Amino acid sequence: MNHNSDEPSNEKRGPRVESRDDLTGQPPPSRPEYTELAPAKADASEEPMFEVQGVYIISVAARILDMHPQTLRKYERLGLINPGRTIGMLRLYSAEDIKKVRLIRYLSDERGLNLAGVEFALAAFDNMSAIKQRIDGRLEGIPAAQQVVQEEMDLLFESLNLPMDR
Amino acid sequence: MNHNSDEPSNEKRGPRVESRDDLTGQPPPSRPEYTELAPAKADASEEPMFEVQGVYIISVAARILDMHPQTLRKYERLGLINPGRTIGMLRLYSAEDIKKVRLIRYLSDERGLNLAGVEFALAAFDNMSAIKQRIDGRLEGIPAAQQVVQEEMDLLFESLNLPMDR
DNA sequence: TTCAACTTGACACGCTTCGTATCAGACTCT
DNA sequence: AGAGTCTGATACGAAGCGTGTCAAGTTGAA
Repeated sequence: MNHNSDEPSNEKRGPRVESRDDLTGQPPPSRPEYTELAPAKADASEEPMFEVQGVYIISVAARILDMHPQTLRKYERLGLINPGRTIGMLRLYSAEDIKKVRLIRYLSDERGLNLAGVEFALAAFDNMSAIKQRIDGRLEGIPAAQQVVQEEMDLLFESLNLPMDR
Repeated sequence: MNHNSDEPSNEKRGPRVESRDDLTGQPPPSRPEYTELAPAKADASEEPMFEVQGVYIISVAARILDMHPQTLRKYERLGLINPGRTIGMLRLYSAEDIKKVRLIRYLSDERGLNLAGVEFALAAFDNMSAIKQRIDGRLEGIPAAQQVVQEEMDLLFESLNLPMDR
């Protein structure tokens, strides 16, 4: 009694594909860039242009994270994550995506934030990172000042108590 | 049928008292410093040492904010606000406290954060303010760098989209 | 070409959180 | 004297969250 099983059941090495990490925040509607299936097992007739780390379809990602696939879909619908897609629109989770989901889960489970709070926290974190970069760039000729900002911004990140490892 | 009315019912100018704004984050347990009652209506026999802006007891603060007194008590119990006290332990809400509650309400009602998220956001905001000050201090002799940091940090605050007016 | 696994969209369930409300018993302060 | 506040407890409806399920269609490895 579960003919369309969402549940992960058998191992399946995810097809490696698609660049990711543009962070333009555009919504789901179709972003096919480049796709190729048949990953590590095949006779590797052509080398990938870029080293592609792990990329997983949703069932594998869910099992790696020990989370329900529907939860991952909900996170994406809310704009919290933005996994890549095959040309056929299958979700592809990179190592970066996996890390981000773990951060979301930490904020939610350990810190008790709801998803609106997670959204706020992620945005704040991204903005802090961006501003830090901008300042560093504008302070190009003043290494002493760069040093100060570097140190203090690191302090700021630490003050958030986020697990950046994982 | 409401003999211990929490509900605000009659006007009462709050007694002016107590410094506030230490921000040491110490929990409620007794912090009696100086108290004096009978505020504006009396014949003002002695001048206050410092100009004291509005300070309100909980029923008045609740009416100003159009919120339930129990909600304000809950915010305090969770460490979100830290109103002053009379020697008799009555809560005293300063204009700063009122503003902070309005910020909490905005994050909660408009942005949808739960109180754990509000706590995170307030802490992040405070840390950002503190770091900004620290950087400015350490960049004392380099006004050009101070300028850059000032601008970029302001950008960072703006990116949070918090209503700093009110 | 087969068929398990995926897609979107919808609905519902227990559980938890939040704001509010109420009660009791003690204390504060006009 | 007495209205108002204090702490602490309990309870309620509404909403959010993770999960689960269904339907109908699509994808992609073998």
